[in-house]
Amino acid sequence: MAQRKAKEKVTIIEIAAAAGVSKSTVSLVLKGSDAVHPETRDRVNAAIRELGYVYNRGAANLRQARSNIVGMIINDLTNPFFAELAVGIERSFQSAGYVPFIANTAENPVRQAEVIKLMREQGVAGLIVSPARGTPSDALDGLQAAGVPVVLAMRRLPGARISSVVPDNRRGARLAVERLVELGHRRIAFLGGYADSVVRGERLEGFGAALADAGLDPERALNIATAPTRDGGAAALESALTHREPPTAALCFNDIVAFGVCLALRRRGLQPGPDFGVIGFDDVQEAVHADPPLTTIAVDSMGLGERAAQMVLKMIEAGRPIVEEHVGAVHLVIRESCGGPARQGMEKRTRERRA
Amino acid sequence: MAQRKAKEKVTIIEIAAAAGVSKSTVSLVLKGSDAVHPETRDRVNAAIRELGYVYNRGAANLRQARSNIVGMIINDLTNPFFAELAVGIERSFQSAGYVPFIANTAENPVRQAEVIKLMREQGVAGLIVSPARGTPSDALDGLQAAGVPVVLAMRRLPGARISSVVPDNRRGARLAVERLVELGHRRIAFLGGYADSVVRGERLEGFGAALADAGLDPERALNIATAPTRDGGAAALESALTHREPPTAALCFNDIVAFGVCLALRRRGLQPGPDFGVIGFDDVQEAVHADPPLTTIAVDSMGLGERAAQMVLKMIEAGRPIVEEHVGAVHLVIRESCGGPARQGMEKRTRERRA
DNA sequence: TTGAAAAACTGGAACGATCCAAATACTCAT
DNA sequence: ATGAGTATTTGGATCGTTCCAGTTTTTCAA
Repeated sequence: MAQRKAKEKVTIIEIAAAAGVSKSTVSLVLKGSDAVHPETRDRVNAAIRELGYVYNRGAANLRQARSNIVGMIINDLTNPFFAELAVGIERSFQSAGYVPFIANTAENPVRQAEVIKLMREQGVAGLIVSPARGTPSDALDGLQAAGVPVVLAMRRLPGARISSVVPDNRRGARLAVERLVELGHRRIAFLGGYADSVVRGERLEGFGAALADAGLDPERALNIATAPTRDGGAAALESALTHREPPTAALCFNDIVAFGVCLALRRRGLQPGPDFGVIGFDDVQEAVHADPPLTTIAVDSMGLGERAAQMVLKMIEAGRPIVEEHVGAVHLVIRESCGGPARQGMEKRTRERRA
Repeated sequence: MAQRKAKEKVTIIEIAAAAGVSKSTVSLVLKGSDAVHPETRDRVNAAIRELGYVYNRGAANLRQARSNIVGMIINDLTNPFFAELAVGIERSFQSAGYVPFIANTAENPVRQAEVIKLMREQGVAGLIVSPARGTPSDALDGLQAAGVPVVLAMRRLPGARISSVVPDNRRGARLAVERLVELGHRRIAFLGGYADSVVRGERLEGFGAALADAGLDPERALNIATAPTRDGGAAALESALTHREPPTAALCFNDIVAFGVCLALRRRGLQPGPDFGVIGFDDVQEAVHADPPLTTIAVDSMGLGERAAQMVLKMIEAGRPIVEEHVGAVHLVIRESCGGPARQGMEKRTRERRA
């Protein structure tokens, strides 16, 4: 392996010289054309190995308009829920021969704008965005107008005509409420999450509709917005219990909030489940290991990620924007945090990955 | 905003024409040179905005040997511990004007090799790798030889002459053992983690040394390797307790294993802390919210990430490889899982992010 | 053997920026 | 007004690949 120590890069011209062919032939070999004689191909490949040649994708992209890199912009990689989304996306792109690059915005729209600009400058063939909170609805118009396929994942952007892949938030909330009602709860609260969040809006809608269908008055149901954190959850519960007609159960904005609610309950000597029904949303990995294991709405973030990638791929293939909305199925995973017997069969769905 | 609907891209030549200057001048403006007259600059910028010009970094990189993209290759983004590392790295690079791209290998060395190749083809200016389990020690030699700055994060590669940023695994294990001994434990086990893992080897070394210093025989201490998962932890504990001289406390390979150990303890009616001392390693976000809150060794993964980025930056700047090893400080965070009073002051260090 | 078709190869001209040396336009003291 | 000195601007050449329109070589039926 005659590796050069220095940094002067080897180009196809040198490969061509070494193999005694023209650079055009080397190029042909590189892209696996069958118009080149097998023997020549071998000779070229040998030279490539010999000289430690590294393909320069930048130069290639310059000539051919298309590129094989796609971007994914994630609002919070630190949150396992979104990390899973990213992994699902990555997997699909990879098997399609694209190189996915991930960037994190940390929920910062300014940072997000920078990252989008950067991705464009790199010439991405497509982009999946899980938008940061507070993203203006025209944040992606430039891309869209330039013909770059974009799809939103997890969070819709109200007012933007962009494809999206999101879980069925309304139906999820409905499933949760139905379960709670089935268990005999009449005073059900909706706890946690920022009031201006689109996702929260959707979940709240399903919540209200289900309540109404059960003959309960959505207007009278407690609805407390807080930060979507454990602390926020705990605060929401405290606040809920001081109400004149305190709830006996709650649908939480997400699992993290639900953990906070459980924590606060236990601090008051109440047992989540028997004493107060708690249902989360998302089914993060932690949910199954929590104490008590959390009953929640599973959304299959990895599957949604794969779906989003497929949509981008389709648009790249078609060469034109396609606006469509995919709403991912959700289902109720019954564990122990909302009382009632844990249904046996369902528990199969729990996951322990991280091998 | 006269945005074009079509995809024909605008180049500096067209900007030049629109602004009535040469392409060279546009280039100067683009890179913020002060050799151009302010008035001209404004005219050019106006044209740029007008025509919706997008800088083509690929073309630029072709001409100027250097690129502003750096790569980070992470073994498991789904694991919050590594996700934090990634975020720390990203932050440092960003503020230095580099564009960090993240790729996930899912602990798969084959996938890792592909990703490395891809990154090279993109012409990364530097690379941070948190290697997948089973990475051959020569996996990065090609890069290194080509003069691309590389630093390893979190996991060393035995036998490779590459800079690395890792936590002080030995000292962490020692701190844990010392605490356990201080609490009166004499039979202490080391539980979980794959036997062939480098990290485990280091932690085990510290464990053994501390034991010896305390006058205990490391040879007699139970050392059980399992998968670094909750299930693995639970299995390790079960196995440990069936031993003829069962331990009264354990240092776990990492927090996840520790969670499994706690789970198994409770299943047997034992209380982690009073009945059996459990110490974890890493201090993942979950640790503080676990039941009971986990005593563990904090490693500051985000800080290590920042440090790794700085090292790469330094090498880029210097234009030559620098091999150095940074061992990050660790400290013991005392909570409730190993008995004894929770020291008050320490608890300050707990974190709740995810705003 | 010959010539037409097929197979294998090749030499520029792009692609969109940067860099450099040199040209041109100003300024201002004389 | 003049020339030196400074401030701006500019036209190729260039980076490493792909594409195109051939050219050369091979194959093989007549």
